[in-house]
Amino acid sequence: MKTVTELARQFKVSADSIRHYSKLGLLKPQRNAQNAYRLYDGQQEQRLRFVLSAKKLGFSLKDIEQILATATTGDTPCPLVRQLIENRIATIRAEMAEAQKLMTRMEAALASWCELPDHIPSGASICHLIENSEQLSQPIDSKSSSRA
Amino acid sequence: MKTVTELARQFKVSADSIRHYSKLGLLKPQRNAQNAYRLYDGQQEQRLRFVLSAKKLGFSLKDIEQILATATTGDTPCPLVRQLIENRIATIRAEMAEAQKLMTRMEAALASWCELPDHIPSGASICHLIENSEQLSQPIDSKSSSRA
DNA sequence: CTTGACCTAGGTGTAACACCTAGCTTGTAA
DNA sequence: TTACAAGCTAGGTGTTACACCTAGGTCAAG
Repeated sequence: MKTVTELARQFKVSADSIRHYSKLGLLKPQRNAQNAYRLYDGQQEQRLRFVLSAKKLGFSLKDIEQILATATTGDTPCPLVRQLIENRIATIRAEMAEAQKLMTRMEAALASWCELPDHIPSGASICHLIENSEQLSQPIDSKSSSRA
Repeated sequence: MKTVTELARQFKVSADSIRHYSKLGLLKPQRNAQNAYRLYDGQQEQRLRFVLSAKKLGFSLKDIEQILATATTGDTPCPLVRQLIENRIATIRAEMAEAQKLMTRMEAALASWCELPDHIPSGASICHLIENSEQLSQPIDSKSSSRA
């Protein structure tokens, strides 16, 4: 029966993460009756191992919660897992494409800026570097953001 | 002098975004003395144009705030802008590399799962698909997350 | 008996909004 | 005139996965 910090060290994650997972119900530690410390047995250790593997595969904690819930029903979570990961793959693919376009815009802007002088902001312009960046990619498409 | 919704329509963003930028101080609308409605003049329109261009280049609202602050000092924001975008480029590059590795893991997992049968969870296993995924990439590296 | 390392619950902050509440205002059509 | 839609306000909540902090209790070692 390990305490929070022991488990955290073993799996190289923060103690806060362990507590966080426990709060979300991904882990269900027993409690020391004397001092209310969380105590994790072998089964909980296995659950944590599972949670971390799943995270590494790109599942969100909410996904993992679902998978765990299905598994404790006794049903096989495998179809759900396949479905979830296909969705994640699609999402990430789209995000990466967006990020790629963003990178292109950023690099084009930076490259074009090498040649340009700095300006003091005028009433008409705040930063001409940024303001003139629109013209780098002709079609002004509405949607485009990104950022972790 | 345009109201929130008018400006929002013109720039194809949500009215909430306009209010959000205004709350953060990126826009400084005047107020209708009668009803306290926010009112945006041509200069504010230009500021919004600037904000959206900068966002499109990958700047965060905090970055933009800095740039705007520098510009109103009268100093040229250009060096700051170059610096910020170089940082962003480095960050995004790293994030994309991470995302790429994640994709690889996900696709390897999904591919290997095509051949595997579903299992009912046992005491020893929650979802063998996920639990066995560790072996797909031999070196178990600690850090790796992602997600928008 | 005092450190220092650990534990608890609960609150805040992060990014950039979206959405909702509750209530007031404005313009227009009936 | 009035009713209704569309707009406005401030302020609160929810999103993700924690990190960090507060204030205080616990425990083993010296």
